[in-house]
Amino acid sequence: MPDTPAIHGIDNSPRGRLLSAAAHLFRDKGFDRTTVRDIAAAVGIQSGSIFHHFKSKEDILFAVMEEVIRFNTERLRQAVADADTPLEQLRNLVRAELTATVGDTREAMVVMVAEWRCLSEPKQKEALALREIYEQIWLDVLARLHKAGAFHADPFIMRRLLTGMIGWTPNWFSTNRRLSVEDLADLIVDRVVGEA
Amino acid sequence: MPDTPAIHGIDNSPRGRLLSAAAHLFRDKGFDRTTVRDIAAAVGIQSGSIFHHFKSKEDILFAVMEEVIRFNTERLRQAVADADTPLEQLRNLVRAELTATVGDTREAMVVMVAEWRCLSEPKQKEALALREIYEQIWLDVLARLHKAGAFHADPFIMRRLLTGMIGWTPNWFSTNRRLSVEDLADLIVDRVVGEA
DNA sequence: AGCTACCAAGCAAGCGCTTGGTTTGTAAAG
DNA sequence: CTTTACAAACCAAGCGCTTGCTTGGTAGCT
Repeated sequence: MPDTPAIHGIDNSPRGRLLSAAAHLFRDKGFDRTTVRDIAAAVGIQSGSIFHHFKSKEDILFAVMEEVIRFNTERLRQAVADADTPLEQLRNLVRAELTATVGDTREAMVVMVAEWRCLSEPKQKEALALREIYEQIWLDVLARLHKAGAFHADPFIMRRLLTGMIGWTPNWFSTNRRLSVEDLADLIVDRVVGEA
Repeated sequence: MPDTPAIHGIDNSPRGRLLSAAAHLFRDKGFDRTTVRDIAAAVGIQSGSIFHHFKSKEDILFAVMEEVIRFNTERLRQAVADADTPLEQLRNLVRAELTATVGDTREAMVVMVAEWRCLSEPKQKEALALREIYEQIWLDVLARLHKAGAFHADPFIMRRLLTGMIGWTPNWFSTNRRLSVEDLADLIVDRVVGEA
């Protein structure tokens, strides 16, 4: 019964422990290369017992995504609420998404972008609806900045570039190094509002 | 015998046609969800016949990656050679990688980043050696720009941010739209050297 | 009594890959 | 111009294994 570190926003009920373990494995080996036997072993039960908590392997993946997106949407909301100016709101958003991506929900965030196509189409649509709420928070802040003249480019495209920059960080950024999340956030904000 | 559009840099020998079809399928469904029977059907042969050309399914994936990285490394070399100033070299690099990523080698490029972990560790190391040559071209140009004072941030980190921005484009950029590859390249270059 | 959480066993389907043999294209030998 | 030789390209069949998931039953808590 080896246990995996929990993911922020997921409780430690039997179901929650399964989700954390699954997120960890999905991130390490990918959804397809992770067997239900792997997940079961990670929490110390038999493989068949998993289907008492989830009706399919795909449902586990979906649950991981749903939990992480709900949790981080709330985090974005707080980030915006905690700032006064649009520029500070952007800085807080970048920090929040960075924290989600390389910090406390790292595994689940990576899984969400990497294993998206492993969901059936109906589930993809469900997840997409949640993502759109998340994205709208970004777009609102960027539109406000754009209107204020902080940058010239299309806010939609700017968000795409930001998604790319932040989404790639798990592949290179390391906590316990000289570059902090805050410094990196400032660096990324500068890519949006000028100052090379 | 449905045939898939060829990928730039891959000939149309039996082996080459197999590679193009595989890249297409890997990109659509992922490596694990693509069966050798799928690949065989795409070029109109029996599944067992594949192993006359490749000794394993993994070898097909590796061959796709090797071909695309070799082809695009040469493209980067040309991009640098075709420009006079470091700034124009950077612009050409961004254009080249964008063309590779959303243009003529799109499928194979997406596969390379998405299915990396499907390679065994020895094959990963082999591929990594090729990638490092590719990356060095970028780092040289960025270091030159940095020395010239075109931007303040660490060139290594700047490359990571660029990798993210460009690597994410397949998820949203569409040819035959108002935004051209050249315009997007300029926009990305501005993220490096200032001018918001 | 009834619920949640689990086990032990195994089934049907799909997978990568092997095997032994047949076709097809090419080119030197008669 | 035909014959022989040979390799590359492919087929038909199927083996052995792993996979997601099912089934029927049990333990323990309330």
